[in-house]
Amino acid sequence: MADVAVAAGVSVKTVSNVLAEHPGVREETRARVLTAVDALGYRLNPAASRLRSGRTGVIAFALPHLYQPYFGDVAERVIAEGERHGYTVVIEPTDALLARERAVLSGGRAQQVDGAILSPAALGVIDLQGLHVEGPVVLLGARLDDPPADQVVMDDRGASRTAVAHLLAAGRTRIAAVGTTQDGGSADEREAGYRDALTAAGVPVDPALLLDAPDWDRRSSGAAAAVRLLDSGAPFDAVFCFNDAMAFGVLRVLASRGLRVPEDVAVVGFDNTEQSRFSTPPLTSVDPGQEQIARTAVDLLVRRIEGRTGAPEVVVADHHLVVRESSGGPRTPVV
Amino acid sequence: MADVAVAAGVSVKTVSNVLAEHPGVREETRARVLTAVDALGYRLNPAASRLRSGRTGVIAFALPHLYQPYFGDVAERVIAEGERHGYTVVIEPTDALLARERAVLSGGRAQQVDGAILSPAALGVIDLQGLHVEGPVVLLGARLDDPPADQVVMDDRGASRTAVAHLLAAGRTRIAAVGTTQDGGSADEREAGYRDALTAAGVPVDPALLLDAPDWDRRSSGAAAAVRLLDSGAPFDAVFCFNDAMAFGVLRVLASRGLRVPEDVAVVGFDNTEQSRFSTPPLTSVDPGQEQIARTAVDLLVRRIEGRTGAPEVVVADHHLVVRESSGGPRTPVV
DNA sequence: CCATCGGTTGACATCGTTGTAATCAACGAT
DNA sequence: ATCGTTGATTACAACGATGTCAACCGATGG
Repeated sequence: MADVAVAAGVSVKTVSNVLAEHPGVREETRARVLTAVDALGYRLNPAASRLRSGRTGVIAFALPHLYQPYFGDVAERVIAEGERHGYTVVIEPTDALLARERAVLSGGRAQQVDGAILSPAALGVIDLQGLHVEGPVVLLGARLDDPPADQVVMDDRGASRTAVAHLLAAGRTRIAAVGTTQDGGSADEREAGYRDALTAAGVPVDPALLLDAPDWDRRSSGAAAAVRLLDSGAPFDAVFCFNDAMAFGVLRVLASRGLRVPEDVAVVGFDNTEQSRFSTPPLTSVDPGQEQIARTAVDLLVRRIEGRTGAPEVVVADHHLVVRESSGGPRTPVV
Repeated sequence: MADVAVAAGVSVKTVSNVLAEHPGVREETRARVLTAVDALGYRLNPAASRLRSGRTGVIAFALPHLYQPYFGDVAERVIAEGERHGYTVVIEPTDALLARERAVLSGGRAQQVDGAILSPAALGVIDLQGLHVEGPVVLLGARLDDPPADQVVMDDRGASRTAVAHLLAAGRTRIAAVGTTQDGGSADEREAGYRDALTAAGVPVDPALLLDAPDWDRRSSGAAAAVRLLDSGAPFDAVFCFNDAMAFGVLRVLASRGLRVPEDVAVVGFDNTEQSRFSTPPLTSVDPGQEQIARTAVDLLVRRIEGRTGAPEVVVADHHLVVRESSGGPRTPVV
């Protein structure tokens, strides 16, 4: 930096001011400095900046697993969004372990990062409610009554309602729900949305059509649920799955039992992962607005890091239903 | 650190030596220092370490896209492996853009990272051959004759041979290959392995069964290839796809045309991604040894960073075939 | 013509750690 | 008793940037 300063005929501090985009540098001086920077091919040493300023320029994104396409997708968007704001994103797979998720909230990475985005898996709604959070944090996922930090949430209930209403509108009345769990969070909300839609249409809720699946990550959960449903003998003409992974498991079992989708059974998923476009048949799915979630989460976090104070903000992401063949959508061309 | 030094009755340098695990500290002194560290809850300031030592403790892993399950999987393993070695891993999605891949090799992140692992997508074999590489780098992917850096490669040809031999052993003789491209790399190698196996079995290679697909990332590539194959009228009883994504596209088209898998057509993929276990039917696939690739790549890189010199090392990962229902493997229980 | 003021620029100290080289104690050999 | 060695510890400076605050500039107003 000293070399640049000499080349530009100014002090190092002025060079620093130009590079940090501090106000109060005359346009002509700024230009002179930038020319010198270019000429010398000079680049800021981030380690020194960090030491002196105390800012790391790094944010952590903690998520259960990177190999799940939903999270891979969100992670990629978060990385891009972080870069736009001048931050490096470090992905931290928690493996859905309680201790790792706790570590994120209690500032385990203290001097390593300026803030963190957490997509909790092990930590339930009850754990999070009113928990103490260290440093700037944004939570993704289910809505909390008394959020300990900024949040970006999906409208689980509304989205679920939309999905089920779509099936009802298509004339289905025996609609199974796959993935119920009493988690006080997304599962409950999605179930509530399911009930809302049925009730609004005057269709009774049949407990035989509510299929538990505590582990949403595995297609086999969906497959197992479908097997239970078929074996129970309860008639059904549609299945609403609380995520795509389980929906793929359901599709597979239906196919193996010789049931046609959507003729015999309509299927709807939740997440609109990239694969849903390419399953057999293509899966109708709720798009929970991942792009918006990533963008908003980074935005909230960066603003918090850069000094925003006050009560936690909660942003509800927009959702919409993507109708494909599995629920009677148009046959999409194969290619 | 000064506080710790006082508490332990030593100099700051000794504290530093203990924490850096430098040799030449008496056991008793070391214990005293560690006790003081614990008591004060002291943690090294990484920014200062970096500034002084010039090491960032960060490695970059550049890959085309994180939302592709194959890469998500590898990335997760690389992150874990990096942590084991005391390094933070930063994922850098290149979006398969030439410029970004070049930037990795030319040390664009110079002061930001100690080294990088690159999984090239845009850079072809010809580009990489003998290219100048800045700083410690490990390349993943296709084997190069004159590698500019350490490499971890798959045995594309051998793995491909194994897959096709498996189909031949199952009595299939009209085996289509999906994904051929003249890329001078993986595609060519896999095609060569396909030819090897056929030739060894005395089965002629029919050009009508070689299906081009330049873009491996999209299932639609596989779907399009399947459509061309079916429309060509050429008889076939098996399809070997050069990756899983294309295999899923093929499965979908076969299903939509009423062909049964594996009864009418056996299908084999390549990558053994998590989804292959759950497709309809479950997909036989070549496992290219992702775990080993991640482990070896980090290992090579870390050793290079920590001073190893000499000619580039090349490690060939082990592969094995995972036989599932799509090629006549046992019907796996659905759950 | 001089004091003052807002806007720019600069000198200096400092962030927390580690590399270098010097110091020191202990010990066996001369 | 002295000296060279070895091993452990320490004093000191330096890594490269930025925050603080003082110095400076030209222009304005009295």
